[in-house]
Amino acid sequence: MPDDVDKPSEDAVVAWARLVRVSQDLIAQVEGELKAAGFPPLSWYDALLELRRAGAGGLRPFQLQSEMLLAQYNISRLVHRLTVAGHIERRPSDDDRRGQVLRITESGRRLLREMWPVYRAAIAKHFSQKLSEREALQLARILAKLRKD
Amino acid sequence: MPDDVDKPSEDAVVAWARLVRVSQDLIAQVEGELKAAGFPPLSWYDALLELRRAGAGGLRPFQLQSEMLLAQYNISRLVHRLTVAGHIERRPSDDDRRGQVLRITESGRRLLREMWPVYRAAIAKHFSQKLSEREALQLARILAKLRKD
DNA sequence: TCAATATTGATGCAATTGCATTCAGATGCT
DNA sequence: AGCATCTGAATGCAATTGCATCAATATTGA
Repeated sequence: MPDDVDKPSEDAVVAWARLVRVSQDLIAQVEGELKAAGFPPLSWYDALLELRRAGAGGLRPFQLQSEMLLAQYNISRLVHRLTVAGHIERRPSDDDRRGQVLRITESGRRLLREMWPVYRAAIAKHFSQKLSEREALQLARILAKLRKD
Repeated sequence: MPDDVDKPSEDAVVAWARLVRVSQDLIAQVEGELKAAGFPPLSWYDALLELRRAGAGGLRPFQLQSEMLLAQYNISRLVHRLTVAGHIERRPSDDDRRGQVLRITESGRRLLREMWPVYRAAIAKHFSQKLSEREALQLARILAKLRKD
């Protein structure tokens, strides 16, 4: 092992700095468009999307956590808010009495449908219109390599 | 103009979703390493770095804001914390009596020096070691295209 | 078996952030 | 000059997040 494994190249540091700045700014801009349209935060959309994907079986909170890569307490609170808002329902889990099973409600599905056109337009405006198709694919490929193992 | 300018391609949506998840997770991991080493958040590092770059002239808060792409009130509070911690000093601006000029102190410079080895190692571990040099360059180039105009 | 350990999920409290507003001073317009 | 408007910065209050911890159940292993 080389003795400078912990020293990223100059170029890598530039890429890192840019990733931090640009990604945070883009996310803030897209979130801003959703908020301006009267919608809840992206995290609500993400969670509901995962639950819609999960289908009838629903998801346990800890599964949602590993999908969304949020801290446990943030999932706990997000789930609480979504439940209060009526977008998901929680039932006790059959096979683990500590746990619950979360399922999206019709209200949650409706929210996804309503948010999507606004979200999609925001992604286009702030993200995809600035890239070629080829660049989008390159970016996706590189980000996949960066994903937590 | 095509009538679907607001509809990103499938691939673009995948790239977007990955950008949101991966960048937020990476940043959290790197921040976590800094915190674990007893250091303040990345925003402190970023601000101090900008101020060190700015040199003897210092920066006005609104300049720092446009560099860091943070909300005005967040800059105001970050500046306050950095001042209390002794890492920067604020002087009234000569040419605009509403404003201040911020300059990094020796304590701030020391913090940058101390944080860098830890920060650098975290960037290596979570970011640059997962990419080739070529990929880091590609990423930097693509992110530059996404930057706010 | 049953004690030690690990996992699931919630929560009190402190710190941070978002939002709206405020204040002071600069700038523009007539 | 005088008034309207804009810009730079701070802040009260509410919402969110982070941290530490807790309670309940599951799992492991001697």
